[in-house]
Amino acid sequence: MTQVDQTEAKPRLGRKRDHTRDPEIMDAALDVLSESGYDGMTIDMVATRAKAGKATVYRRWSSKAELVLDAVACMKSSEIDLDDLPDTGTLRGDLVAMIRTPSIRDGERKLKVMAGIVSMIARSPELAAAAQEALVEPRATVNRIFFQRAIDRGEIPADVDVEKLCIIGPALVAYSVLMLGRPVDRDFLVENIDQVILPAAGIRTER
Amino acid sequence: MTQVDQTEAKPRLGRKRDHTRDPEIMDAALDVLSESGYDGMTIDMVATRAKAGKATVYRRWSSKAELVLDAVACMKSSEIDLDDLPDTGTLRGDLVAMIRTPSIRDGERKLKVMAGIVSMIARSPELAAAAQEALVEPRATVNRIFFQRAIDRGEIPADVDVEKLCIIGPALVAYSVLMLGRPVDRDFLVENIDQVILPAAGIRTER
DNA sequence: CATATACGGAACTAACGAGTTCCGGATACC
DNA sequence: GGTATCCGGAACTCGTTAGTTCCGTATATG
Repeated sequence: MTQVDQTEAKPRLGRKRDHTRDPEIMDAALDVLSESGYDGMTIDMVATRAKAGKATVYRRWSSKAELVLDAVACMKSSEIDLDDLPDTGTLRGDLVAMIRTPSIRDGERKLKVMAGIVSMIARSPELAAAAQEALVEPRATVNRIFFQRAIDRGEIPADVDVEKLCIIGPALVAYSVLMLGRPVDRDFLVENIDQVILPAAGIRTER
Repeated sequence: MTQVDQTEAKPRLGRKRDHTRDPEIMDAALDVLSESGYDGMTIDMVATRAKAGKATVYRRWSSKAELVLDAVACMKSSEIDLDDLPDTGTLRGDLVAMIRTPSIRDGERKLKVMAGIVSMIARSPELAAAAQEALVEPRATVNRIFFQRAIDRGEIPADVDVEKLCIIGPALVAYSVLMLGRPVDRDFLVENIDQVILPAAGIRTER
């Protein structure tokens, strides 16, 4: 037996019966995906990182593509609890508060995952849909709520193009990180709000 | 030791073309790259599309990575002729005119090439630099000129963040195409100018 | 025409990764 | 304790692709 001595290596966590390794494997897949991209990712990497065997992965997913699809789709699960949303009374306050809420902006890995699959998106409608729903839509949803509130309280004109406003923030962030390779810090995000988003929403900012 | 030019006539070609296939091969590489992404692209695809042999490709570039690097860098060559730049007298006029200038906005393939190499950018600083210079900088350069003109003629405040303004347009386009999978038409670009860029530049647009 | 050179294309090697199979051992449940 | 499962991991098959080598040919030059 080339294995570790089993009488001593036993205190390992109690093995669970069903297919409970799924979350760890998907999480490992997302890690590898964000670091190496879709094509650079191998099932061996994923299995190793999840301290699992390649066979275990294939017992659950029939192919690499399905694993990735499933893993991406599961990123959505970090749902937004509507009660967690800040409500500061002003649009700027809400937007600024949002960038301090980690559960909402946990974007670092999401962005890298996105980068790892962009080239696939044009070729796989299924993956595109999953990415759309898991990575793009949540951000837009939160923004939509803020802008609708601002409209309701008369803070911004009712005829603004909300969909476009929702896109500005994510677009600037994605472009900076993925295309320009610049890190995104809080100052950058606040600048985006004050210099771009609010003016586009019709709010004049003092300069 | 180091070769200085000796008989210039001797090392001359034996066939009609010395290495004149280079442009076709690089162009084919960009086509394949934009269609299949970096990992999906094979040297055989490139050679076939360029009606060349794989050996011909490797006679000129020592690896796939170098070919891609070179091809991306050469996209810059579609230089902007400063005399071609519209000068309409207003910032909006200039920006709108630009989206009608194909030589400047020939962005379709560039964007797809970008999509094909994003996942590599984080791992290859050289490729990142080449992409930056060939795909990102030209757009920003043109924008910078327009904004500087607008500042000079007092159309917009002198203390606007020009760098940020330059980024808005490309960011919105890239995000729409790559992340949302939406086609970009002229209306979308004009909307971006009127609803986002000009307000951010401090120009109040009638709504 | 003779020669040198670059080309297209095909055949080849070597490496790598997806997906499969098998087995010893650990676990839960009775 | 006995047993039916599930897991980790190693060893395997098989297709694909980067990169190489070789050869027949086209062409410019003299």
